[in-house]
Amino acid sequence: MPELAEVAYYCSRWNPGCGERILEARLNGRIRCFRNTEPTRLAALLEGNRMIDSRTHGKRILFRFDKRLWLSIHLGMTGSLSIRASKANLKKHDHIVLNTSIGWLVYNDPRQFGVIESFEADQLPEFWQNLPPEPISKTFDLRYFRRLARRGSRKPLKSYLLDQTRFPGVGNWMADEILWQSRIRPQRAVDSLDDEETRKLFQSVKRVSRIAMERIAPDYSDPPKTWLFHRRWRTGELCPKTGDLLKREKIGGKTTCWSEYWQR
DNA sequence: ATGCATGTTACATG
DNA sequence: ACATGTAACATGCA
Repeated sequence: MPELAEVAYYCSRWNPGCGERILEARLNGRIRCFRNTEPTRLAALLEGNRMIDSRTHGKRILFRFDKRLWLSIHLGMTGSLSIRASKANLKKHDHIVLNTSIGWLVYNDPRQFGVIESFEADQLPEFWQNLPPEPISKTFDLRYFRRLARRGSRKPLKSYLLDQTRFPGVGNWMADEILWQSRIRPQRAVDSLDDEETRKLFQSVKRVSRIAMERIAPDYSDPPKTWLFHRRWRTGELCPKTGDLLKREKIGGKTTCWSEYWQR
């Protein structure tokens, strides 16, 4: 599920744990999520450590602990963060469970496509030191956007928008929303856009990211009712603008939804 | 039962 | 080497 704003939402769900000491850490080390980190060692490092800070960038989350420890989480397809009141509430796929005085911080992930990594250092882990601008940031302006587009790519815009080095945080539904709002078909290539289309695409990237953050990040509210978002999940739904049947097809391996007459 | 899922990447192909 | 496409990962749901 998690794209830009959902990731920010889940990150914030652990906020009450900020400043808390980890009394006990239970990590399910047999799952795929621990691809690059040794879970036994991480559990030992977490215990007695205090969470002091959290941040997100695109789809990544980073928690800082006070004794040379960083915990990095990518939620994959089905990862989520929450706090459970007691261990009686623990569920089957709760793979990380951190006991604190305010409750159990939980990472849950049924499909285990998420990635958990830890870093033992005083300074920021390398990935976080030189980040590309997020679409919501001020430095992500039209000039920057044009520069991204100039590195010509002939792959469909749908796939282009999912490139996390260019559009950190943009996922499948956001890409469809951005293209629908800019009235451009997902099959088009960056190369084929004229100046006006480039500007419209830029504006939609900014707008969809900003409004998603405003609506979803604080409490997981739905995006505006007028958005494609509410119509793109199953076949048979109609375009909110034209009333025509929406198209659904795989592009670049991802299910894509668009409105044939609305988008050119 | 079958097909599909909001993410990423290793591998295949041209 | 480069650019793009596909299969695979593990589980749950319609």
